[in-house]
Amino acid sequence: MHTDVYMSELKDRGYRATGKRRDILEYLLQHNRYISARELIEAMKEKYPTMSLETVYRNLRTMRDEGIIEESRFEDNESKYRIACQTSHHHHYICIACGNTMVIDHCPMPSVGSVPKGFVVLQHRFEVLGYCETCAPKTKAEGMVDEIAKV
Amino acid sequence: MHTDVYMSELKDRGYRATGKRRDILEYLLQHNRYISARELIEAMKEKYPTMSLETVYRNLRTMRDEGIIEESRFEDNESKYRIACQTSHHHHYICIACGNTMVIDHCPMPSVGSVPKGFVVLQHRFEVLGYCETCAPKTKAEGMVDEIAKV
DNA sequence: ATTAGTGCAAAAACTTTGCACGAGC
DNA sequence: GCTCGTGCAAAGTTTTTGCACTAAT
Repeated sequence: MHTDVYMSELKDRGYRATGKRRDILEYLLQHNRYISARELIEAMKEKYPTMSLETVYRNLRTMRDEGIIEESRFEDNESKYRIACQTSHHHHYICIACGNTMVIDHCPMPSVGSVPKGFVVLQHRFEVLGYCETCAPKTKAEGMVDEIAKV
Repeated sequence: MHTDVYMSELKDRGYRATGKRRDILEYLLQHNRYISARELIEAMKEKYPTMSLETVYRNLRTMRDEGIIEESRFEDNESKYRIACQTSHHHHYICIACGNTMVIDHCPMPSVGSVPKGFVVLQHRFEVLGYCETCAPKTKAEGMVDEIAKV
């Protein structure tokens, strides 16, 4: 549904509408959170048993470069991706356990005051990290207090 | 000078005051920016020609876990580190070319409003990314307009 | 038919780990 | 002397790349 809009946008830019690309996109659209390449290939294997991780990476890179998805990194050494929000500009609460995101309807940029002389602003990042309602109890149950302190 | 304070703090916590650890710390203290393990080993090689990258990583991890330095990632796939600011809480303008940082004396947290139900806030990240006064002209000169757009 | 996309294998890049030796306490 | 720190070698992880084949246009 929504996926089609993105796919035709990609087609307009010279990319082809492959099933795998479409399904990666759809998976990202259906899950409102940051997702790793590893999770994606796992999900794709059901439908495409021989699909390779390289294809996932290549498609993620393409879509990131086209501004369709966003890449970020949290506690681990792996990148995670989510659909770039097309709605009005906002930021996210992010669960570092499951990648789940919730909207922060506040942007700090208007309040930062004057930019340093000569500094060219390209981008900004405002993320509030923690555990979501589902993951918070689990971490306590498993005695991950040290983990929490560390992050 | 300042380095000694950190080193004795480390000693208090059971770590040893090795020259290499001290010099990594001093390098970070002298450079007000995000620095990679690669840059650090390069810098250290002058004084310690046989020093290994593993030592750099191990010391960075130790000091990060002790809260002395902060780790972050930007455009590349490598972690960069800087001294954790001990002064009053603030955020940074960060040059994605050289890692240079400048203080943003504004924290968005008081303005975010109510946290989603059950969400446990552990940390927040507010970074304004771009090119500093020194790097901005270079990027233009080299026709890196596409790069700019991409980041 | 042309060219982008894919799987496979391999490599690259970054980071961590096991082990034995050396240095700090 | 005991233990932590270090270098070396090796391995682990994540991500990228070359190449030949397949599939979308």
